[in-house]
Amino acid sequence: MSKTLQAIKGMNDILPDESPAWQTIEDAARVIFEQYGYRFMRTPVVEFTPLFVRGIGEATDVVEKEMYTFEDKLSNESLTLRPEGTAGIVRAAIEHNLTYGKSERLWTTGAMFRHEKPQKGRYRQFYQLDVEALNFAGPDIDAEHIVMLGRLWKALGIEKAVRLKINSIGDIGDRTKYRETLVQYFSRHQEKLDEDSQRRLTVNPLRILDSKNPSMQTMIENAPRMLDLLNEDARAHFETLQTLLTHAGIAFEIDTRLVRGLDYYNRTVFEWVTDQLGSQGTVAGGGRYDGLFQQLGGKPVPACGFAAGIERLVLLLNEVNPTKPKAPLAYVVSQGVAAKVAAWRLAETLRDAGHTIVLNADGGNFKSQLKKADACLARLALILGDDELARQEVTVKWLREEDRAAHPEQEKVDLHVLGDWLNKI
RNA sequence: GUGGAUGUAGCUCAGUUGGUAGAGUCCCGGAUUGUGAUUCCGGUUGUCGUGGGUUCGAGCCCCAUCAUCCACCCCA
Repeated sequence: MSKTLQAIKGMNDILPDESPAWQTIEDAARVIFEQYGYRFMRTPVVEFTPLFVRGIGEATDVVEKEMYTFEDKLSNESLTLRPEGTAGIVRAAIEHNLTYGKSERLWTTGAMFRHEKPQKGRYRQFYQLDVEALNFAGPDIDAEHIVMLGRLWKALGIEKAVRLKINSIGDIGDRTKYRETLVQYFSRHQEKLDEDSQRRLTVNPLRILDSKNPSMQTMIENAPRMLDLLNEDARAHFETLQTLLTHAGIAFEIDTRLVRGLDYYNRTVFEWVTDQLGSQGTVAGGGRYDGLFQQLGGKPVPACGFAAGIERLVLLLNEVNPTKPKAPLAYVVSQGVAAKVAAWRLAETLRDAGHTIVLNADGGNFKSQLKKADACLARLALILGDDELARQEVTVKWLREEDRAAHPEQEKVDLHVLGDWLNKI
């Protein structure tokens, strides 16, 4: 295969057979997010590079080695394909004063880009559902996000396949102190650290906590816990969150090792995870980012949000509760010159009435037209030949096995009442 | 970025110690000139991922390369 005829590594075509699952997820998300009063917005796919560097954090893997950064040839400015959605939303909120004297519930969806090595559930162009609540300080909004996701899982029928992990990583100052405490602790056990963790010790010591290396587990178990070092406000925030979740009937586990890879998080962090997708188990993740507005040059605005990976949800949905393929109500078969013209008019009339109708195109004999009717999964074949036309009627044939028990014979229906007839079935 | 596995028809896959490619499915035609799916008969599938090498001869052996998948890592 010629390279110009190949999609770029890690960037996938979503083919029509896969679309029903995507639409199931996107439709359910839209209904639910709007039900909670979240308003849709879009931001550009490309932003100035410093937005992400300052927002996500210079020392994060995303910024250090995963961004699609390039120089605009005309302006010589450094631009980056967005690796996540929050920075763009916050930039737009600051730029357009969205939170001036008020709060905003927002959501968006679209493609994100990270130059990672692709594998199951991890791609270089991937899609996220992104929810952000701006200018909210209390734990009730954190809980709202988690509960809203719980509702989405139920709507998709995957609620039994996911579980919730929460943690509080404290306020920015506390986290800096905790970081130092951790570095001291791990430095004392340096000989037990694997190569990755040696590196993390200087770059991002919090990440050592969620290392999967079995030989480090006991050392990690005994490490000081951020939860024990929370200030009074942060502790109260976290406790209220737990109370709200309990009242909402949402089961959770506190995972003191849960940290997030993006620097802007503080206090609440959470992940919905599954063990059915191999090593890419996080299906949605988010938390509070009270410092991000200031970090990006705006006034301080408390906020929180989350992102859910659509590809991972598609994988999970296909495994747990597959979406049925979309099928038209009827396929119109015609034979004869006059009947073909009449069939065209018939199809348009039925579409006027709101029905999904596929009209045979490119001719073909009777047999092949019915084959196509079957192949497109239509419930009915509407047969219009010169015989039917002369009598101003249509032959209706039920195609699906589950219908044929009730309708073994084909029926003749008057051409002019067919729309009503279809409404009644 | 590191490690492992796999690339043969549109799809799922066979292919013997090396002798110039096959099945099922799909598609097309017929049995049934106006009845799909089921049955029977017939037909088309191809840069064996790509480029080199060894050999009289390579789908098979060797080298390189690309792609996909899986794990590490990272994250949604």
